[in-house]
Amino acid sequence: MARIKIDKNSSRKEVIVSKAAGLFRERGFKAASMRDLAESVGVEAASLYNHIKSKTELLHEICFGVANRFMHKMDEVESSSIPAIEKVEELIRFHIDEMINHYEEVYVSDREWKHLSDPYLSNFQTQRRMYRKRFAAIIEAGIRNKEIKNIDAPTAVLILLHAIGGIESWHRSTQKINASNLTDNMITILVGGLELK
Amino acid sequence: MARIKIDKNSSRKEVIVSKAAGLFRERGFKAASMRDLAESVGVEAASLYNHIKSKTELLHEICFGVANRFMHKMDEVESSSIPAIEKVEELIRFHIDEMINHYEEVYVSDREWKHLSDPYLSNFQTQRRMYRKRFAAIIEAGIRNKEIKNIDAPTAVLILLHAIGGIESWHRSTQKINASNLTDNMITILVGGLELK
DNA sequence: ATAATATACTAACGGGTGTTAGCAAATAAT
DNA sequence: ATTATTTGCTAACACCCGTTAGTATATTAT
Repeated sequence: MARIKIDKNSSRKEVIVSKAAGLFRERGFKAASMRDLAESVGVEAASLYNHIKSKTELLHEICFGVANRFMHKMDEVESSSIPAIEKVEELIRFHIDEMINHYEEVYVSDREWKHLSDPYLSNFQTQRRMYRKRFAAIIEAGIRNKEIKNIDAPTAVLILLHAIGGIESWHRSTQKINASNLTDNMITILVGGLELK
Repeated sequence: MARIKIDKNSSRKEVIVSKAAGLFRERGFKAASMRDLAESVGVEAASLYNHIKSKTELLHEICFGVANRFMHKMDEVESSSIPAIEKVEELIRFHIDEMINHYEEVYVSDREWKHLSDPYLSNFQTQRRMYRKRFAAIIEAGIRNKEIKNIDAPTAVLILLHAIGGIESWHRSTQKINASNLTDNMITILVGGLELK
């Protein structure tokens, strides 16, 4: 009888969520079936329901797990007393880091949150909107302090966040430059584009 | 008997493709059903098949329509004799313009091409890879001419293209700045990030 | 007016979906 | 060793999917 293998620090549910993230990333939430997931976990589809409530719950777990990490970082950065441009850089570095090290989850959270259902959906959207507002506020502070070019802050945020999403392509490319080189290049372009010199 | 309404310059098939783009953008290719599409066109699902071969064909039409426009523009820009940094700016402007004026199609082509099936899938991927290579080559030329910072060109391309994808968020936001302001801001940040001053 | 074509309809198909019920086996607790 | 709990299995459900066959009704061409 097949059994889901676990290591000491992760429950069976966590194993399933992790495998689900990989599958949702690869095929999209709708196209990835519970039977696919079961196979990738090494068990029959029905058995998954001993550990999870529904397919959607898997998406909740993934999306809010990611969202919480970003919110946490935002709290930390916001309350630190460094120049605005450095706050921006630290946030960008965190985004890049997350995208590199928790690729599947972050990607899914970014692209598949539409398939959440209420009340989770509106909850997620609100959190996302809040995050961007706070990010924009930092940029606006930087503009007032003449650290950052006089640009539309929400537009800047939107560019930054989506640009970082581009790491997806890096992940799949065959000739990758290494992660720290990638980070440096991104910082150069993005922070360089904002900075008022 | 319901009938698909057409204006002089668009066939019934084109009406369907256009509605499909809207639906695919909104819900994703897999989640949008032919019955949904039929309703949005104002007809029964089966009737669609008098005009199209399959659901996938709709995705072909959308993806390759977009891809061809970009390839065309690349041909034009490549063969013009202006500085590299200006070529980059022109391409960026074209991307922004396309994203603003053909939102649904471009968005779908960007995010849903995974659901194409071979031989279209590999065809599309190849075209995409080619496009990026040519874009990177322009940037590399700019680096050699000291117009552009010494950065990894493929990384720069990846950032640019994804950053422009961010216009998606602009489209959906309630408080939009106007399109030409948006373009100027994006150019400032992106071209400013590349330029060697 | 008649014939030919284009378009839409109803009904149904085979197949895939998420999920549940009921039972068996493995593990943990007593 | 016995009991309780966790985990997995088979079988099946109701539902939605893309698509086709066959037929009726508009539109266009003769």
